[in-house]
Amino acid sequence: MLDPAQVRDHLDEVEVKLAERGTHLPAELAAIKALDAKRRAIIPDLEEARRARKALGAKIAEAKKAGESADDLLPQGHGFSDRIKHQEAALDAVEQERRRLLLRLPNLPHESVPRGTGEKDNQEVSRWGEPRTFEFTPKAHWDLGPALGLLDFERATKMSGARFAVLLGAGARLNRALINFMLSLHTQEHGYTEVAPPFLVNDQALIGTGNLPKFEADLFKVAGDWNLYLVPTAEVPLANLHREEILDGRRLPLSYVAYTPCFRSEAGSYGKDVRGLIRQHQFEKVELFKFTAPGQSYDEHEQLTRHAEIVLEKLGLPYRRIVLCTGDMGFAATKTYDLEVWLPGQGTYREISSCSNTEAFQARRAGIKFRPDGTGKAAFAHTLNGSALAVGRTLIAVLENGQQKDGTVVVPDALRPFMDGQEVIEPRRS
RNA sequence: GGAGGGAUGGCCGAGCGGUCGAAGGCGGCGGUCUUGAAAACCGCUGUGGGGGCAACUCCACCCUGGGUUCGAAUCCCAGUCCCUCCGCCA
Repeated sequence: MLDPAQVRDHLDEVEVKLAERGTHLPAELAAIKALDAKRRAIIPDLEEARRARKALGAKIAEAKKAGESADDLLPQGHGFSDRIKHQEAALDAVEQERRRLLLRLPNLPHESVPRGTGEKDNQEVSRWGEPRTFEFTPKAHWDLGPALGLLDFERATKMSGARFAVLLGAGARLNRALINFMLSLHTQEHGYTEVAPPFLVNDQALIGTGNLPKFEADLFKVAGDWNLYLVPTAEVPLANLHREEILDGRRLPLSYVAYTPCFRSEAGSYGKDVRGLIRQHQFEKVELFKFTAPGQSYDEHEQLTRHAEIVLEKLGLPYRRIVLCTGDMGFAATKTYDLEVWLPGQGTYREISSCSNTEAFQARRAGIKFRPDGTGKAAFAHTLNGSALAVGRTLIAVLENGQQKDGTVVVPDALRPFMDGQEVIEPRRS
């Protein structure tokens, strides 16, 4: 959520920044400002009424204490409480509407973010690794995987439908190895605390991260009378780990890593990436998440992105880092780096990680504060998230980059301890 | 699924209609004492919002939401969560 005071006091600036990311809501912004003014007008009246009520109560109590009758002190009718109830209801309505509008406004881009209207305006920041030259035509994973018996799309369709896949044999093992490799790396070498969170979360958690109320169509909701959704990313449970808490500033940043499956409806992506494992309703991801003080969040964002890059480097997968332009960023982000891995079978770089700073956007929605020195006034923390990495996409990158002329796949060195020492993936026999 | 019990400040725990934002203890902070520390003693010590340069002041908050009342932490209703017992179950 945007800072309400910012909307009130710097409306023009907010409008410009929202426009930069393609959001034009002048009416909503004006409405928020008007509601804020209304709220500030109601409060003094309400407080005065409550003060008067309190004073009367004290008088009656005193009279009773003195053994006198308080009958003549009692107010006529209910005018008193009715007035307060009226004002309370009015205030409540104003605050609710104000919050409802605020929850639908995206975050504002950071000044270091390039302006632009879409993907074409994203900027490459850096590149690592040299795409391998093949002495044969490399296959895409949707051919390679099924040929090796690792990946089965047809059978997944029978039990679940389109955009699902089954991993088999060394494919399933590779998947598991990647998860363990990533978790071990981040916990042992990058200082993250491992978390195994719930895979179902309630609506409040999703409001906290910015997935609700605006993007309900992207989510899978649990059937029946449950206020629960399948997690679209581990970012949701991780961000809510410290919901409604005041953290000790001396212990910041807090760094967490979690593996979870992720579930997305992919509404609005019909016809896009229909082949292979790129865009599935269910995928797996190892997610990094940090709670930081405001002054440190951009440094930490760079570091967190580095931690994701190191996964690719250890696996020997060429990639590039992109900074998303204002028009291509997600709802909650002020700045986002995407990492794109080289996929030789498709001759292109594809997104494999997205690392964002949301500043206080999620913290404000989820009530996550901190005290700088452990004492004093609490302020909203900043939160960062990043995939490190998307497991399915890493799996296909390993397959496509490691494939050999005879159809087998070389397992990257770093992964072998997690693959029970297996060095080469050969066609599955059983 | 059935039957009970509970939710109060950082923690423990009293309060069960009238200045209660809330006793007491622990913890934390400051002081006295001490060469230093401990112990002992004294004082301070919740959060959010509004107003004032400030000393300060006002309002709200005792799980959440309704209700009763001049007045609710205390009474009533609904919900959430936790605990115990029985049943079922990976």
